[in-house]
Amino acid sequence: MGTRDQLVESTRELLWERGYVGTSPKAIQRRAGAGQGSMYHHFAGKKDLALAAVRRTAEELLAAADAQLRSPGTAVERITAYLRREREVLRGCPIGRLTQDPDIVADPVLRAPVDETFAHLRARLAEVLGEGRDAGELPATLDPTALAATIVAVLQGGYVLARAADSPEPFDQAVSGVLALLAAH
Amino acid sequence: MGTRDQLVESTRELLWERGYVGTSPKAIQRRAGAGQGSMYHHFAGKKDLALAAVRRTAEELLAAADAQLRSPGTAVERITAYLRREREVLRGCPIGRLTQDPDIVADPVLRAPVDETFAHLRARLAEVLGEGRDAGELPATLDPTALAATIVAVLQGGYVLARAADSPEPFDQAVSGVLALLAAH
DNA sequence: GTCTATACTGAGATAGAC
DNA sequence: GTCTATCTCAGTATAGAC
Repeated sequence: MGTRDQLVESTRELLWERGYVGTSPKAIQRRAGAGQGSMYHHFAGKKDLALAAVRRTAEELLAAADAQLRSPGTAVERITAYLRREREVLRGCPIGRLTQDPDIVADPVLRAPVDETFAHLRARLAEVLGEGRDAGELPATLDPTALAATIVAVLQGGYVLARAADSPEPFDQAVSGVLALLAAH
Repeated sequence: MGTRDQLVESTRELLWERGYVGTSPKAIQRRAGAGQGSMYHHFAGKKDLALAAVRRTAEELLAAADAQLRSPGTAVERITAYLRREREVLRGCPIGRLTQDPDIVADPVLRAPVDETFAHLRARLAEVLGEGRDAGELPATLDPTALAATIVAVLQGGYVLARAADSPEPFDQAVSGVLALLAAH
């Protein structure tokens, strides 16, 4: 892995752990084992580096979600698998956490990959829910778009509750709660 | 309002807007119209001031939620009113956003009020759900604890989605989705 | 490509005068 | 109680040597 990639990887980690405001160029360099000159040679500055890092993280997250939601099974099975998959709950969501970063949200360029990630995720979930409804597995009155937003929100809010409690428990409860409602249709 | 209160109010605003890491003593002083000496006279430092601010915000949030959830009406009515009440969605939750602050989560003293707020909120919601279940309004199989976590998560996650999209729409959809599931019991 | 030097501002706090 | 001075270190970047 080249120095450039080391810088991007270190930035990804730090953005996840400390957010944009809490991440300094110096800290990135330290973690990447690169010097000032090296960083400013490869990137225009902190923002430029963050953009590369966020894009990469967003890509990975979507690829994983897509694979999971497209695996075989009924709609409810696929959604259950997605919600219940192994997660490092206490670390939170590397993309969702960026929405609390004023400098990210205020900048259209930095916010764009975050926005697209959730838009894509909701669309994919709505697709699955629509399939379930059309197959008669879910009630015909169900609104796939709204419910897709609910499901993503349960995940994102679950992370918030888990971090507040310093325990994965409320995350698991939130997921159980929505799945119970879904199963009872 | 004394200088001390001005400092706490300014800190509350800044914590909401920029988080703990993104809020500096100097910025607080500027906003409060107070000098260095004044701030360090009333508070031991940034952390001490933040603690006072977070406690105050937590108190207010809980008082408002309690009042709403204890107002007259069926369980579903009260929960609907709570979820649908007027919110400044794009500003996010002043308590929930703190869970993304590494320095808050890492410090037991600073995290405590955040933890307690959500614990209290979930307990209150579970109470309401339990009443609805006992009254036959909601199915007997319903798990109040899990569903309470789900509802709080939908709110917190709704804020995340709204800020990502720079629009309240996904928040409203997430709320609609969970209410639809609840109404269909 | 990477290093060192330099610059300037702000973070966070202490000290002592008023 | 509040003000100003001062301190040390970090944030963010540019310049130019190697």
